[in-house]
Amino acid sequence: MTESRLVGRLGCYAALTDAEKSFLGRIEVQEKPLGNGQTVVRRGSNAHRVFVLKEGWAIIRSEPVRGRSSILWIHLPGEVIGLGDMAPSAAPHTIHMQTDGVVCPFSRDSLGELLRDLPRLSALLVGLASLDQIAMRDHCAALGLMTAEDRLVRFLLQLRLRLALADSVSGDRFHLPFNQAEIGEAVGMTSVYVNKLLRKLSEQGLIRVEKPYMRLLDRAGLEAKIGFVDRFSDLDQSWFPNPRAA
Amino acid sequence: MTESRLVGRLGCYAALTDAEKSFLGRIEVQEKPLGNGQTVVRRGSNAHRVFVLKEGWAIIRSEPVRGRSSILWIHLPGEVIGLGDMAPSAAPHTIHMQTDGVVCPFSRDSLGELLRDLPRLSALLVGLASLDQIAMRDHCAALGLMTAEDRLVRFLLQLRLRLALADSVSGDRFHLPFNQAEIGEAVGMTSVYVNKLLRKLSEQGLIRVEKPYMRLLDRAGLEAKIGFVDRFSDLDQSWFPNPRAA
DNA sequence: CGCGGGCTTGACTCACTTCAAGTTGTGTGG
DNA sequence: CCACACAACTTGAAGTGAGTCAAGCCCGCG
Repeated sequence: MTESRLVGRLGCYAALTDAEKSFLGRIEVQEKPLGNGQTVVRRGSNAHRVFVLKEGWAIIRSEPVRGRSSILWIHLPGEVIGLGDMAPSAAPHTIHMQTDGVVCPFSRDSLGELLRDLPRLSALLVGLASLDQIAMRDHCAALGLMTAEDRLVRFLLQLRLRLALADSVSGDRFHLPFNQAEIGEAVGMTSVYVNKLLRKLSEQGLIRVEKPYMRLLDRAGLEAKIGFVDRFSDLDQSWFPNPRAA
Repeated sequence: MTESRLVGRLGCYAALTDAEKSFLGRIEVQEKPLGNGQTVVRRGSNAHRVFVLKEGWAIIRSEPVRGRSSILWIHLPGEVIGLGDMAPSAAPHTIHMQTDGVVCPFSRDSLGELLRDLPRLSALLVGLASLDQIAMRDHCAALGLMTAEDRLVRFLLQLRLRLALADSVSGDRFHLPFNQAEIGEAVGMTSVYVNKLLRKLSEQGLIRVEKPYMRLLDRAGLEAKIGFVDRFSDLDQSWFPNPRAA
């Protein structure tokens, strides 16, 4: 059996013990294929299950306000869906597949076991949740302060970075399974304006749209333009507890 | 010695064991008074310390973009500062005191011990961090979708709710230690517009400004107007591990 | 071949910003 | 007790970034 993306991703940060690998294996046993657009979690439903997103992309979308909603978070393959939403008994947001994919549902009780038995792996997941939290804060700052154009550029750079860290991309061309209306939902503007800005950036030679891909022709320039900072690579583990002996 | 606000707050959710109380007591031993405006954490500094905010309010502010910055989070007394920012080795944001107060610094290593020795308390803190995450998502949705007026109302309702949950407020009047420019930073608009909207809401009899307090004259009406949802009260503990025997 | 979703483009509108000029309140030193 | 400095608040007028509306285009697909 090939190693799961989740194990691969966590393994980047620390050499996992057998007990830790075994736990991760157990939560990925049940596979459930889902098609593009299908619901993973419905808002208000009982949140006793969490998911590993084994294949495909998933998105968290807000409730609509005056007919529009926004994309609050994008889950990439190999991530755990619902880590940040598991506190309430009712799911706070609806989560849909954005592409075809496979999810592995497991019970939230497993997370209790995780905290009880595998403190080091718990710390790793807490750390990753913290990085997501920081990313959300950056997004809030972007929505409050940046122009639409800079927000759009930030969105592209951030997505490329996350894909690169997940090893799904190496150069400056990456998969972007969103239409312009959805990009607008993710960066807080209308599809009409997304179109005008994508066009403008293309004319300036900064990007190239190669549906369903996106190519950044001058990534360093774009990063400098908006003061982009990589928030995902710095995960300090010095405070983690030692993995418990088997 | 009177019970700390942190213990009181966590105790609302679960009866704490002696070992858990003892841990919380240990991280609150060192007290450091700080005046309004003083820095708790400087962006980029080594993030090996975390803080309990024993008294006073603290705010996380973004880096300025084109001369403006925004307030990303408000910490109320009894909260842990830095739980969401502890993953990176360098502090991602600057945190200042917004009022006079007292913080209790402790080493991040203590969190490692916490995860190793007190799984149930760890789960509780993970749950609270998850609620904060959900609040950030809501804030993003608000910034992307709501009008300035609705964002302002949401800000007031949210703050009142959090103060009420912390037992610092019972009715519809609460402490608001922000000037109009700072309110603007928190809700993503200029101080000029904050002023016009506060004035408008006052004329409509919805709020009353009683510096440094704010009174909501028709909370139910305001909540209905913006579809306000309490995201802080629902914390499911069914999946928590049992506290370890002493 | 025709339907429909997604993209493109221009004209118009408006929520919010910017700029600028007060007013009010308040702490402080003389 | 006054004066005067200074920050916060207030108000109006003018400007603009982005939204809205509407029409047309492209193109894959049944």
